[in-house]
Amino acid sequence: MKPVKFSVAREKLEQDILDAAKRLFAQRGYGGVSLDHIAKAVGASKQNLLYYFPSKEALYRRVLHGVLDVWLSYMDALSQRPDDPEQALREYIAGKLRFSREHPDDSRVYANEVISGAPIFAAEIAERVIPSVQADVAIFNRWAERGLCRQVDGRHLMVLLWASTQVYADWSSQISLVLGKQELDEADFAAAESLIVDMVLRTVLLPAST
Amino acid sequence: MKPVKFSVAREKLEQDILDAAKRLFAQRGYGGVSLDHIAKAVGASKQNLLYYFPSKEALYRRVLHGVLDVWLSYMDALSQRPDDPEQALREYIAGKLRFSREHPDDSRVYANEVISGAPIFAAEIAERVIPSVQADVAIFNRWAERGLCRQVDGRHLMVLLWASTQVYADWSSQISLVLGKQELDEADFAAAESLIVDMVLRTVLLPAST
DNA sequence: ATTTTGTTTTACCAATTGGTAAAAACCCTA
DNA sequence: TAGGGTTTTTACCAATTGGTAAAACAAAAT
Repeated sequence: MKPVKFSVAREKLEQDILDAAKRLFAQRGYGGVSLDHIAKAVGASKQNLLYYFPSKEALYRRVLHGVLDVWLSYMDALSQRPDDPEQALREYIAGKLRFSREHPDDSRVYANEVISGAPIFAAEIAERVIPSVQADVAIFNRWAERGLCRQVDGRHLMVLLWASTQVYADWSSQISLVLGKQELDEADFAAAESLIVDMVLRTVLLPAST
Repeated sequence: MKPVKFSVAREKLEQDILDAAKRLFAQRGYGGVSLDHIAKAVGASKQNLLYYFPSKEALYRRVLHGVLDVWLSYMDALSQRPDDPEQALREYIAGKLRFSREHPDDSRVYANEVISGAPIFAAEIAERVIPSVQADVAIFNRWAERGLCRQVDGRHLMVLLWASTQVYADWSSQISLVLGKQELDEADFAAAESLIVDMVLRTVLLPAST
C-alpha cells in the first residue's frame, strides 16, 4: 500500500503535504484539521509530516504564504495597463475570476483566515496585500485626475471587485444550488464576468461623448 | 466569582450559550471551537452545556438555524416593493449592509458553513434560502418583462448583491486594514452603500428618457 | 564496505476532545 | 418541611490532539 519513494518522490512529498493541507484547511479551517488528517491524506505518518514542518502552525503559515503568492499574482492587471482603464478593469476582473476558478482552495484558505480576523497572517497581509491594494487605488486616482474615468472611491471599488469575484470560489456550493447544478462551469463564470464587467464599467467609465 | 443564578437567569443561560457559541463559531469555525471554550465563555461547565444541548453538532445546528432566521429577515426588501425596482434595490442593499453591520457574527457563521461546502446545513439552505432567492430572481424577471428595468441575469445579480454587502462583515478585518482604521464606522458603510447602489442602479435601471 | 547523511517508523507523552452516569444541589409547590 | 422536578457538579471514559525522543532504515559519499 505504502508507495515506494524514489528520491524524486521524496522531494515531492513536501509539496504533496502542502497541497493536501491547503485542501483540508480550505474545507475545514485551521482548527478543524489535524495533522493526522493531513498525514493520512498523503499516505504518510503524522511524525513524518512533522519532519518536514516543525509544527502545525508552521505548516499553516507555509500554506498561507503560498496562497498569498497566488492571490497576488492574479492582481497585477491594473498596473499592467496604466493608460487604459477599461481594458485594465476587464483584465483585472477576468483574472480574479480565473483565480476563483483555477484556485478555489487558495481562495477559501485566504477567506477562512480573513474571516477569523487574520490571527496568524495579519502581519503578512499588512506587508504584502495592503501595499498592493494601495497601489491599485493610486492608479484609480491617477486615472480620475487625468480625466480617464469618473471619480470613484478606489478603496471600496477594490473591495467590491474582490467580493464579487472571490464569491465564485468561496460560495460555490451555494451558488451551485442557486443555479441548480452540481458545480459551476465555464458558462457560469462567463456570465459572472459579463455582469461584473458591465457593472464596473458603467460605474467607472465616463459617459460616452457621442 | 460564579454569578448567582435566578430562575430568570437560568432561562437566559440557554440564550447565552447560543450567543457565545455563535461568536466563537464565527471566529474559528465549527472544528476550531470546543465545548469547553463555549462553556468557559458563559461561565458554565461543559457538562452543564450538554444539559441544554445534546451534542456539539446539535448546538451548532441551533446556532445556524438562528443565523439563517436573521439572514433571511434582512432579505425581503424586493418583495415589499414589487412595483418599484429602484426603491426596492436601494432598500435591499441598505438592509443587507445593515445586516453586515449589526450581525457580523451571523454573517461569518454562515460564510464559514458555506465555504466548507455546507456539510451540515445544505438541506436547510436548499429548503429556506434557495426558494427565497428564486422568488427574488422571479421578481427581477417580472420587472424586466414589464419594462421596468433592464434585462439582467437575476441569479448572478443576487450573488453580486450578497457578495458586495456581506464582505463588509466577513472581511472587515482586511477592509479595516485597507481603510487604515481599527474598525469600520458608519461613514464606511455609507460609502459602501453609495457605491453599491450606484453600480447596481446604473446596471439595472433603464436609461433615463430625458 | 563503512561511515555519514537524510528519512521514516516506533514508542511515548500530557492535554484536550466530545460524551456518559450518577450524585448532589437547587427551587418550587403542596 | 417534605417531596419532586429541574439544574449543576463531580467523576469518569476512550479517542484524538500536537508534539518529543530515539531507534531503524535508506542513500550517498568516502
